[in-house]
Amino acid sequence: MSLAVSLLRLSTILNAMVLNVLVAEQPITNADKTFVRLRNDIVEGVVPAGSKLSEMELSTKYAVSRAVVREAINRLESCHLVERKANVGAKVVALTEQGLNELYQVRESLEGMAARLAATQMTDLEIADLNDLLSSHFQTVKTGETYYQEAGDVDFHYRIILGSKNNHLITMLVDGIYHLIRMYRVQLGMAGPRVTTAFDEHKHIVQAISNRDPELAEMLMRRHIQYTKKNLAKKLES
Amino acid sequence: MSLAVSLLRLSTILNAMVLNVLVAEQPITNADKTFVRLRNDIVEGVVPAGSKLSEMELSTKYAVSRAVVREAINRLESCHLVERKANVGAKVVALTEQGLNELYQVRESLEGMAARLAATQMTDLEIADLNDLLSSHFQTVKTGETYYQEAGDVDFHYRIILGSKNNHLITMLVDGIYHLIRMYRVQLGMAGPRVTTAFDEHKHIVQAISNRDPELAEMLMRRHIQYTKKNLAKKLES
DNA sequence: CTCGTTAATTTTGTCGACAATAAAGGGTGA
DNA sequence: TCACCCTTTATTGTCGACAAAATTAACGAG
Repeated sequence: MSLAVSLLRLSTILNAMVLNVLVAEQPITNADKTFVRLRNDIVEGVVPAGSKLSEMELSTKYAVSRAVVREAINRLESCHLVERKANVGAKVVALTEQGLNELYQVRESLEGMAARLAATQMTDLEIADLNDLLSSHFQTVKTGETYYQEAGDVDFHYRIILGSKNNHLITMLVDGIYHLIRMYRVQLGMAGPRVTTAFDEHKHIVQAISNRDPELAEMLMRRHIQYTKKNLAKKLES
Repeated sequence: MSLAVSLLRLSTILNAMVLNVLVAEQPITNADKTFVRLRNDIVEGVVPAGSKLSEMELSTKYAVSRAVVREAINRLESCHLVERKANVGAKVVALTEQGLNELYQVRESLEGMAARLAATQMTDLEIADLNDLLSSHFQTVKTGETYYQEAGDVDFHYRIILGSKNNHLITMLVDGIYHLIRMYRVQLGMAGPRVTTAFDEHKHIVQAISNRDPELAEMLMRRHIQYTKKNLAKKLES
């Protein structure tokens, strides 16, 4: 038991380290902080979808100059979280059915590729660690704590994306579209019966990766994402 | 004959319009112009791969303020053409074998998807126009003018990408990685025997799209890109 | 002569002010 | 009342100057 616990702790620590290496290179500027804060506010819906972003307003709100707000907004545009028009301003993207469809078409393709690559590129150690993460999720699901499932799911997908070892792919997904995916999930209210079935899907994906079976891993990941999308599409209708 | 010529002209005009709609929404700021100029200089190798970008230097060179240069550099970072480190500066990316592999893995997946979607989403008119473009390329190839082949190839791929009708996909490819692809092509010196075989591959892809055969279109596009990559990889070794 | 430390210089990050553009409001004529 | 034009207002684009950080150079100790 103590071994299992220590493994889980190690897993958590490693995960935090991996995220830090990706997200936070040593020097953090004000623009970085503003970017992250504003991004969170948008994903969480504190700044409503479709609303206009006033540079002056934000600069007073976050107590920084307009220049850093502008840089933050520019980066948000790269994430597809806001849309800018010259001499007009920036608006938070709207959550539409078409947008969801297009986003998930791309996500399915990219994460399918990530799973395929991960099946050949991940080290045995990383795969073992992924199994540990799955076990820790099983504990959580069993005890009925669905609250952290969303974060856990993000963690799971992160591992596989990083496991692809393709820096372009990693950047596109992590810096590119993942926050938009989270935005749909958070604002459409993810919870409910899918968490347990999703766990089974995760398990099968990990098995395919453990067996070094790229084609199966890709197919299972694509289906997993298709299911997720259908689930989201339902919520978007209402 | 006059009909064929007029069709070709129409094709060229339409193509220019499509590009303008994508690239240039009416108001163009100085930041836009600087971004485009600097991007071209990087792609063409005027600013060498791997070199450092000095904000002050560029601001004097392009006769704009540092703020404008900074915005341009930020956008170039989104295109994966430069890499920035806080408090240090921006460097033009280096052209490496690993980078080429990773880039083309992503490109194969995304453009494969584009071809698949285009087979179902393009209108009959757009497909007819694509065939016209192919004919015009045939004329060019037959007369031995390989100079414009690179631009023609870019045109061809653009059409299919736009034909996917998936805005996320379009943005990722056109604004995202396509200039980096061009950078590899230009700086490794694309020309030579592959232009004619590439033409045949283009022809087969268009046939698959005309037959509304998504799976075949994707497979042919993926292979076409694989061939291109092998060709580039050879040049990179020398 | 080499290494480590400190001072000088260069470069990036941040700020507030001004200019240019677009949106909002008021007025006139039909 | 509606449409159009002009004026006013607010917002974004651009600039130069200052602050902070990193790089380079100078210096001295071993």
